[in-house]
Amino acid sequence: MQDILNALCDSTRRAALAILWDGGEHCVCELMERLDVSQSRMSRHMKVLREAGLVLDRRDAQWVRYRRNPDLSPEIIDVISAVLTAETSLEQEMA
Amino acid sequence: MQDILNALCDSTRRAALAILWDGGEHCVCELMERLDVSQSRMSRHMKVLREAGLVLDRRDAQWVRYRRNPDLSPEIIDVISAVLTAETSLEQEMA
DNA sequence: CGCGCATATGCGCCAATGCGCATACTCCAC
DNA sequence: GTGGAGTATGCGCATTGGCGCATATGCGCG
Repeated sequence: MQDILNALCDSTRRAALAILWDGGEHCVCELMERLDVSQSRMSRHMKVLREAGLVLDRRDAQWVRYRRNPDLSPEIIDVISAVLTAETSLEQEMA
Repeated sequence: MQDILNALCDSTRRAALAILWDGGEHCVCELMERLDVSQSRMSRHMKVLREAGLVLDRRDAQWVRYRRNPDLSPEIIDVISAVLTAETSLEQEMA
């Protein structure tokens, strides 16, 4: 629980999680480009998400493909979804 | 959003929030006793929750009564509730 | 006013975290 | 095996956050 909340405390990690949350696979190079983050930063952020158990990774040739962990408990899924939903809807209120 | 997640990152603050979440009023001295935290620590934790907008405080003679902020947006309420629910149910799985 | 209870805050210390930079590692193509 | 693309990690630095301790502030009472 603590690990999960720590993982959610960083906006870059939340943005990465939002991208992965649709269930697709995405490599580090794609995430670092879309989120405008340096390579080492992106790698470390993904490590935090991985060690929190939120995402899984898979070697595919040169790439490492990250994806949402499909085996999360419903309670955890609720937390992540609530956070991602809150962030997107509160952003739109600003606009 | 960032402030809210930071506030949720500490287990003492989550425990305090869980106590306040029923809607009742609780003074600092009660919280520090129930959570076994020093007075200065408790006061500072409550300040974080207050500045994140999650709780309100009210002077009542010598005491300061804290209570849940009733004007939170539904999205934020979802986040808090999901976190508190997840924490309690994952605790019970351990037992 | 002076005292005591409840709470807040300034300060210094230590641990944890984020960051950039350089480098190591892995895998594929040639 | 050499090279290059993609990814991970060691290191040093600056920032942040938690903590205890002491002290200040607010409040009611006598």
